[in-house]
Amino acid sequence: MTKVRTRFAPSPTGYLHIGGARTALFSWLYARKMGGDFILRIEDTDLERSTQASVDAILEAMAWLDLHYDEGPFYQTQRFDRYKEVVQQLLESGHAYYCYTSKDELDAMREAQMARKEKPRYDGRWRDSTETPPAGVSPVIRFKNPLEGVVEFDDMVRGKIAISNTELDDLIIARSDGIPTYNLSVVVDDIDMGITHVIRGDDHINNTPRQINIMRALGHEPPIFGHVPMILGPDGQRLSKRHGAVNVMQYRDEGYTPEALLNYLVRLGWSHGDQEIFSREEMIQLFAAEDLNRAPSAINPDKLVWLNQHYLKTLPVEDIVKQLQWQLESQKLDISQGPRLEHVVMAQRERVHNLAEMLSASRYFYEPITSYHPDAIAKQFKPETANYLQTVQDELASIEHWQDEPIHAAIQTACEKLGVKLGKVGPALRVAVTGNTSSPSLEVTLRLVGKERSLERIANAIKFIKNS
RNA sequence: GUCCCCAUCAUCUAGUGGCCUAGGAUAUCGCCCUUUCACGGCGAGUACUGGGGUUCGAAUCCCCAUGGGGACGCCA
Repeated sequence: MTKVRTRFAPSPTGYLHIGGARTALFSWLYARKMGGDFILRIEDTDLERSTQASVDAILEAMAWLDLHYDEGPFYQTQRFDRYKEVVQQLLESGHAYYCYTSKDELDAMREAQMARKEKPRYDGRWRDSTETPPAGVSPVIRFKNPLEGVVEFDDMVRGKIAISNTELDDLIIARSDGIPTYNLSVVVDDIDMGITHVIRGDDHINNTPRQINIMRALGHEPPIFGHVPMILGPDGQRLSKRHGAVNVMQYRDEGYTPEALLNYLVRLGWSHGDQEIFSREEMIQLFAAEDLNRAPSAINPDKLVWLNQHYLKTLPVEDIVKQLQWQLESQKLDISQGPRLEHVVMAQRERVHNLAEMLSASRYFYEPITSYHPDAIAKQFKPETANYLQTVQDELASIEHWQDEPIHAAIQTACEKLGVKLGKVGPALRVAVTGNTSSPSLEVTLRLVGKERSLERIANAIKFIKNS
């Protein structure tokens, strides 16, 4: 049995979007599962729209998701000689021909066909023409598609698909400037790179019979195709910028872990019974093309958030600390004057939705409090609060080992001395130390803020209350 | 318009002719836990697009309709 070889072949005309990432993931999973190779190929034959910035963005996203490729990235722009050679071969074998039809003529042709309610397509006027070519026109080269018969293929996810050759026209395989087009370069590359399984978006279904015809004209049998449905926006419409994050890297910026995004993506169009949580290893182990769905699926941001929380709660603390580095720089938070990040992660991992929030909700561990939350002042800072805080401060001040237990005990003792419930003192203490109404449990919060700073902040709060 | 593909809760999905008075997850709503915010636990509501067949029996098979998506480029 030949080794499985899959490929992901994005065109660098923009960042890697969420749909592309999922296609890449499925392709990668299949190769891993089958012990095969995964190849990255950059389809940059559109010189007008391809940019180096897009190539970099795609590579960065692949790296962030850690979808490792065994070969590549290959660039089609570096293989022009090879494509030209194949086009020449097709010309010589009578499978291709020069076409001198201008763009204006083509437009007119399409319009007329649409008016007649026909499927717009090239009419093959130069296919067998013996006419003298018009002077000064640089021709394109078209593939001589079979006139009759049916192209059949057995799709990995959809089963048998058959398209009649009469539906297909003679597509352009080389532009008038000699640069090959997508359908040609894909075929040549898939042959040369020994691709056995092409997993791609179902927007390519219509291209498949054309590519199969070209392959056969070249004397090769086509690979196995698997067309996965597209991803829709939350409203069921085609995914676009107005649907929020479509750029994979934006998810990193917003504080999602790659583990969560991958887990979310793998469950979009694929399932393994009722299982929701998949580690990378499990995905590889359990992935099967039969379990791929045929229907398009709408993206559901809430579920991604849930998964992200799950990974925040369960990933090793060191991993989260590592991922926090990017946020640290982005949020310009200096952590040199505060608790170790590990401790903050442990304190916050169960109460935030993402990495960005984990840091933004932790600033008071590192930075002075500049103001109290307005609602908090109204609700928690009453005249008698000053007295409560004073008692708490006295108890806290006498603590020798600034740890959870003693801190907790000190707060309890203060309450007893005051003869009030913790509910009277706790919230105010929290506001005093964090400036906010929510934080980890009091003892953890105070521990992380530190003894000296805690006492100082309580003193400031007492002053604030007395002056207001 | 023509061709191709698709169709189970709001969303992601399980389901491959009887186990389905349709299961799980997210979200929502209750209740419990609780010093805040969360976590967690328990529970509730919500779906087989419609119509014809096939069959003793259809969410599951076939046909039609409807709806959605895609393709129809000297883009990929």
